[in-house]
Amino acid sequence: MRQKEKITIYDISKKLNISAATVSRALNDSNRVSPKTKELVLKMAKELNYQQNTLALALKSGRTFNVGVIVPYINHTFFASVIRGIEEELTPKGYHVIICQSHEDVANEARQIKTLLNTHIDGIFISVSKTTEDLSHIQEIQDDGVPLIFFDRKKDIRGVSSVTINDYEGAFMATEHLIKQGYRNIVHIGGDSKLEIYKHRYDGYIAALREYDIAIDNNLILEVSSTVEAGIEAVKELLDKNIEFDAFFSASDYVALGGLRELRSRGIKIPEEVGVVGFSNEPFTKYLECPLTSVGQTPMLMGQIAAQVFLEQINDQSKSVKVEKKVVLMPELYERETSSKKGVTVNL
Amino acid sequence: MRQKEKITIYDISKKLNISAATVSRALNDSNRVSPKTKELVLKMAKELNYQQNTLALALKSGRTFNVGVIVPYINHTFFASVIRGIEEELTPKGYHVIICQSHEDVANEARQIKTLLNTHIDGIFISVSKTTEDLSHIQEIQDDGVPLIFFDRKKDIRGVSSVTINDYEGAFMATEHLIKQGYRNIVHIGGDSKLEIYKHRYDGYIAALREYDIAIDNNLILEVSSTVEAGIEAVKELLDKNIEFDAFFSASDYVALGGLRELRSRGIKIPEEVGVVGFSNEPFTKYLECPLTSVGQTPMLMGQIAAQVFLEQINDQSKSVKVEKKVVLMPELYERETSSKKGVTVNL
DNA sequence: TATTTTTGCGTAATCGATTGTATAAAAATA
DNA sequence: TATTTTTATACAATCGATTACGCAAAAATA
Repeated sequence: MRQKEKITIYDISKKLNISAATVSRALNDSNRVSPKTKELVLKMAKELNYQQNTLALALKSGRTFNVGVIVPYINHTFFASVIRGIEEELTPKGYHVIICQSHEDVANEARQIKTLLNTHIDGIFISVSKTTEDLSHIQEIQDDGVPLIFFDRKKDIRGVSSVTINDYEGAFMATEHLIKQGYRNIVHIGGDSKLEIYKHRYDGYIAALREYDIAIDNNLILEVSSTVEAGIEAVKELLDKNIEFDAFFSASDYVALGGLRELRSRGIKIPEEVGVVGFSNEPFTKYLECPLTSVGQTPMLMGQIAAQVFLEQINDQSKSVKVEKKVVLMPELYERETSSKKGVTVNL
Repeated sequence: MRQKEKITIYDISKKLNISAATVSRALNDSNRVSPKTKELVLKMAKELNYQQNTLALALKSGRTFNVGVIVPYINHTFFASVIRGIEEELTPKGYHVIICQSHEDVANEARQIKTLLNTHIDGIFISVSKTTEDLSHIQEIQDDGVPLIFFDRKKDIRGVSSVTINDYEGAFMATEHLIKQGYRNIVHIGGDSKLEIYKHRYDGYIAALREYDIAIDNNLILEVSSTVEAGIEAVKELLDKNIEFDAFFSASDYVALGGLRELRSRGIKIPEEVGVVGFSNEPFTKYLECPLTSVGQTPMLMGQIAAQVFLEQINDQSKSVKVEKKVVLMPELYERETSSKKGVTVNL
């Protein structure tokens, strides 16, 4: 029950003894209204504190100036930063960002999409959940003709744009860095290879080993979910099985954190005995007692570019041209203490 | 440009040769429609895959089934969890949650509120920013007659409900715990006392010292912003000024983390030489090499209760009864290693 | 001055769903 | 059978803004 009843264009039109159509035209700065009338309307609008009713506008125009962003978790700094990037780009253009979480569950993801479509958003940005295999809910976005943009975690769908980082290069850099530091038995703790990103990180790791003629040992390759607990378990398993290794490259900072914890609890020295590199450059990496080397993904930039691609798409859409844009960003390696073998100089 | 043009009640009415009004009534299960017609309509609606246009409904009814949540940062686990709590309670009732960030900036906060009100949400949940002193933007929510609920960080406004935790008790528990562990020169690193929560935490700290007859030393009381960097600076200052202390209770986990870092970099042993307790129980606290004792705030529960209060308010509103509900939750102390003075048994 | 063009504004339809009122048909009652 | 009541449905207004179309007055042109 709104108390201050809202002012409409009819209120303005009555006050000025003109039609609502003219008021609407005046407010939209149409050239079919005399400057004098325009001025009167604008003045009255200000006086009555007129606010355009976005619902009525949306109903008429079909545009809500709302966009939806779906991420697995909002409290992962990576995703939070991408969202910030999108916001920064879109807010000045009058858009509002509706943030949704899938909690890595495809059913949630589908539900969120349904609600978003039902709310008539103007576009959807999505980083798919790990459990997303069936794509019918994503197909629905397409069917509805709603602009869709993947970021970071994408699926290959014809005609859909995406902004990702070069995970292959990131992993290659990380692994190469460990090699150059003198580590040789390098473990890779990857994520669910059903997700492209983890597949690419795995590929980058393999490529780096090949490049430096290091044999690939399947005992050193693990696939776990991206949690601290999984990291603890993974390293526990390696140690319990007496598998020899002197470094690990994890596809997740959280897993790396778990791994570090387990190593430390067994008294294993980092980076002297085991070197560690993570992925994502979460803020906590630099605040650890022994700061974690990690691959950074420029998430803000990813968000900004995703937003730009969306805006282009909106325009092209009205021209009924279909563009599919695939932007791939370069990651950066942040070298910290977990990988700097002290006193060791390596020439390759 | 939606491709699959949307089915409306008019499409259904045409197909069945009945009026749109009847279709609407049938879909809303009105008893003014014969069971036979109802069945026909429902069948046809399913067949055509009819989806109610929420915009039209919202325009007519004035209800959007959207609520807004404004937090300083979405990537603080505390706020992310509150949001999750709100979602869990409201999603089953058909509501959609629009998440906004103020980034601790009152200007952003005001802008977000403006957009939310303009989007005709059904209610606003807010945890105010640190820089919020002037309340005119919040007053606007009131003026518009939109249900408003504060959580965690509230302002005292007549007629506005809130869900908070007992920060006083939390701080008291934390300080008492340090005292019982045998620490005596306990520093308090608080946050901006313009925010109630930090004021209350300060009060709790003072009360605990009084309770145990420990003199209050203003040199041991600092006020800083809630960042890791500020924590580093604060402890640096204490040490550089040669101020003697054997523990600190921080009103923020991030500040505590910074403090820990600085202590460690100077070779000061934790918890033997200095004990530390933080506030918020952020997940990283338990993954530190030396896990951080912290006060937990049951954020999920806070969100759920806030949502319940909102739902009650919606109902009461239609009965035009004004209720102001102030819910205060009890915090819990999570004792970890940064405060367990080993080998010391204290009897008080 | 007569005709054409331009300008400014009003009328009414539209977006999709809801709902008060009217009305015809069916059922119940006298 | 005549009258009243009930039931099922249609009509039309409404929410607030936009816009195609039309018309009159003013301006430009012949």
